[in-house]
Amino acid sequence: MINNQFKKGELYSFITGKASTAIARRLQKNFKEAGIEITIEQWSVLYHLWKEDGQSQQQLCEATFRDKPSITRLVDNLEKSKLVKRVASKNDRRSNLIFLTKEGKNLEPKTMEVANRTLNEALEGVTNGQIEIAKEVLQMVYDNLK
Amino acid sequence: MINNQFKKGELYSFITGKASTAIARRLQKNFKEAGIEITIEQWSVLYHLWKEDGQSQQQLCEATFRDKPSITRLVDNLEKSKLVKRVASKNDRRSNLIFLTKEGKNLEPKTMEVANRTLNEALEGVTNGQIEIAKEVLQMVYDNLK
DNA sequence: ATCATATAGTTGTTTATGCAACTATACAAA
DNA sequence: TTTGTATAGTTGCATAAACAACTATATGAT
Repeated sequence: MINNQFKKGELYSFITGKASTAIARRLQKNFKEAGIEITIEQWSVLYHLWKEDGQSQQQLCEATFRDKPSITRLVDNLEKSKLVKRVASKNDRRSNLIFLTKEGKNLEPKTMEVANRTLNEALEGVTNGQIEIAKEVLQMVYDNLK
Repeated sequence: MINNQFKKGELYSFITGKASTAIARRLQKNFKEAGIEITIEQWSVLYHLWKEDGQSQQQLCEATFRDKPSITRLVDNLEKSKLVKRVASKNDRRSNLIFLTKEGKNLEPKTMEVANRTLNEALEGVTNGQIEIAKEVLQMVYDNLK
């Protein structure tokens, strides 16, 4: 049992994820400055499609840790922006497969460069050892709760 | 300069804050199960008012790391729920001071108990040493970007 | 083959965020 | 006093999340 290790204020900060909010805002700002016209949430979908194109919405739910309505609407907006398109699956007619358009594919290198750069800004002055432990803790939290 | 310490997938997870999303969802679920009818975002405002009542909206912006429109609307909703009330400042007529109602004050013990319990669920199996380092890293990220 | 159940995705509603534009008040310099 | 500027807060708009209710298709048991 863990007790009282969080002083007031620290509990708040840990629960509300001020650090990840700060990263998201900076990433959005850096996208904008680089002329990349997507939201962070849309980026999170594209990120997984760049790794593997043609995933179903359900797969994208699991990959991005979002629910089905969220993915429906993110895909709606990505389709409006002509970055992806829905293709009905031939094996399972309930299922949509999401494919990147040419434009969606073209976005990858610039966007990933900005994401990597943003993370470097975020982690300025943090040692590799500290980062490893932070990653472990965040993974354990995620596994405890997901 | 920090390079390549994030393998694919880990970068995504770090940037998108899956751990803090998981904490927020669990906290919301625990509030609901305890019959506490507020959102996490409303909790984040109440949390700071419990520490110091009668703060201005501007102070709440800084405390909660939210912008002014967000606080305007969170206070709107907290007022609708009769948990706080706006009082025009006598010193500065531009400024609203936000005070807890009796009902808002009554909510504190139960709500903080749930928040602490949720954090314990999240950190099950994580050592105090790991937690200290994770807190340091998150604080450094926040300071680098805020 | 039929029926119950599970799975994939959509839609509606409420709450919240981010950004820009706006009003009102305060304050400081001329 | 007037004028310019900064600060506190609000409003409008687009995007997104959480939850419940819904449709359509698939699958497994009988």
